[in-house]
Amino acid sequence: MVKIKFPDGAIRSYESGLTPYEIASSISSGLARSIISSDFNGQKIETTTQIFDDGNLTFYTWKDNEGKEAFWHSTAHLLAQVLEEFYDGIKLTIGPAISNGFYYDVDFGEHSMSEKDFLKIEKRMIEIAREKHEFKLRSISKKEALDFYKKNRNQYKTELIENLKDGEITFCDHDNFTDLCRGGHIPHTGLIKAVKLMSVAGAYWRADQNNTQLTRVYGISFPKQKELTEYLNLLEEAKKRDHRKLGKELELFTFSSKVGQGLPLWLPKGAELRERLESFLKKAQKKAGYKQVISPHIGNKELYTTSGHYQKYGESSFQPISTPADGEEFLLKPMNCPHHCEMYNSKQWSYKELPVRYAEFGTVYRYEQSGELHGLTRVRGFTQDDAHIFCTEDQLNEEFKNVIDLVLYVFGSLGFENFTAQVSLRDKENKEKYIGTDSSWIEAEKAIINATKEKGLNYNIEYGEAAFYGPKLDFMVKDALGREWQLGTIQVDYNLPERFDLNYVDKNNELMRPVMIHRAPFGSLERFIAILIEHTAGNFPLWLTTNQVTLIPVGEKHKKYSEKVLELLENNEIRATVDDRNETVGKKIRESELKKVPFMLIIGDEEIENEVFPIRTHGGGDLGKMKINDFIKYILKKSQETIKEF
RNA sequence: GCCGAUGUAGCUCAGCUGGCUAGAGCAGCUGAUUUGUAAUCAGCAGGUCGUGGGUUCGAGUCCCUCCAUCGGCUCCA
Repeated sequence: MVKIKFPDGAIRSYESGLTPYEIASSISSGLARSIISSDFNGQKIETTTQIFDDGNLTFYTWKDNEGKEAFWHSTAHLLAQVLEEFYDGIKLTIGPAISNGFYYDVDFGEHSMSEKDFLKIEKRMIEIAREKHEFKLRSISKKEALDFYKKNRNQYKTELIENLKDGEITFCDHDNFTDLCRGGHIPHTGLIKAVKLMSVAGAYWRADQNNTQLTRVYGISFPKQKELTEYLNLLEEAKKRDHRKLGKELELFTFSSKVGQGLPLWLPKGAELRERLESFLKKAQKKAGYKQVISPHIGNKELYTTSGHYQKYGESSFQPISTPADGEEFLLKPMNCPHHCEMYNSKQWSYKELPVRYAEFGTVYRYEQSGELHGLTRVRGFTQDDAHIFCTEDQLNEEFKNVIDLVLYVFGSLGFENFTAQVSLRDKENKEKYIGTDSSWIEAEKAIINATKEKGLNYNIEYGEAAFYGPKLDFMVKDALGREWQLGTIQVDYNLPERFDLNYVDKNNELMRPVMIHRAPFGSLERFIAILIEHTAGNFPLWLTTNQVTLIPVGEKHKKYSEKVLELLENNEIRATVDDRNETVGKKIRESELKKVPFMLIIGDEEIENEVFPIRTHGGGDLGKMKINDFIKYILKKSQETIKEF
């Protein structure tokens, strides 16, 4: 007999050698039907794995992420089976579940694969799924495993097996298909009722650009057809919030291939929105003791060789601009830090003056690879809400925490609640990618982690995500399609102060090295606004939106009065327009709705006579009738609700 | 940069297997209409079918090049 403990704390005894499925059956037939994966003592096991020891057992169903993972990973096996069936001699590599489905990386060799082939593959997958083949995991010796893949000269699987320990290698069989696999499958293929292949993409073996490029086939599957339909609808809805689409519709920004890829052109409405964000942050920064500075858009190459940026990024960057003078070269500014270092260096500092906080909305230019450009989220010219804090070692913790507060204030004011704090550290394996001494890195990483902990932020640690000069605390936010983007960032840097020979005089009249904090709460205005558009679907917070109120005179004779109302609103700093075009009221309302204006006032005989206005809100809501002064108060109050003082 | 897809009017799209002067709706312009909570009516104008080349009697349609965009990969100071 074995003792099994369940998540609810209950402990029951079972015959040794039962499977999770059998145990679930003994509890209820409903449970048995819905379990698709399980976990024993913290390890994923199949629902058909026999249990011989005491331990903790958890059942997973489709509702659990672990259940979905098993479901999607199992579907990847099914996909691989069909691909092998259709394309002779291909080499399978890996096929994991991801947050939205699964993929399989395949070396197609002679064959080529395109989205046109999806339908027949999907059909065949469902056909096989219906045959209800069991997924059976079995142990295999390293030698046998290697022999199996030597047959079809699969160097990828061979490489994977080489890195595994003999005795810990398992294969998974279903139908006539076998794959190297550590486990985590659903009981049988019959549970897979709906499959959709999403896209095909190139992906490098082991994520290394120097390796062969494999073909990655993405897909998703569901236990019900209806759920697939719902998922596809969800994707359609998400596309409506795409900032590229809304940016065009709301006339915020545009691109022109004549100007150049990745170089956004801010149209009046977008520029106005952006300026409003800038002044919002400037105001908060002023309170937090920052001083605005301004630096030029180009800098001598020497500036960037001093910082080390040129050595790191020079070749893959916009190339230096030559001048008529011999040997003189300038670079388009790819970052603001070196400029701010030189500003700091323009005088001698006392410890009494520190921290020094230089802030600048600095436009920078980076030659991103063409395939990486993406709307406003990845561009070649963008403006960072950059600042550099020069402080003493003792001030570092406090300063860092203050910056966290500022970032949280910015996010809070714009309704970004679902962000992830990511501590981005060095890649421990490849330390040569970074400048500076080990000890300075250890100090900097400690400083970030401590400050983040003290602020009570939940955070993930990601190795290899640090900047080459220092570790970072990054604030990650998802776009409409669930892709994660780095917005705010705070970085601790011991290296640039060294390279620029920055110093201050301390109490004992000794020259000391300041520590530098790089930080940008928005990250870049471009990316921040892009994500903001996707989160709000273009319905910006009232304090930020370009046009808060549309006044719609019913007829010619109401125009004059509407102008008077407009003046009243404008005198109270409310942004309003009169739509006095010769169009029907219905049409003006429609257009105002499409432009996502928060409030509409229709002004006709009745309103003029009674001096009260029925207020229509965006989306067709009705606030009831208000006197104009009450409406003004209402808007001002609403604006302030979303934007508190820092 | 790499893999796959897409590119027809300002926008959204039609144009079947290559065959008359490339169509529609919205937007624009002109005129009429002066309008009561999501599109008033009529007329007009607008496209070298992303670019360059090729195949063909004939190319928006087939092939190649380049450009741009989209989904990924790699990269992201």
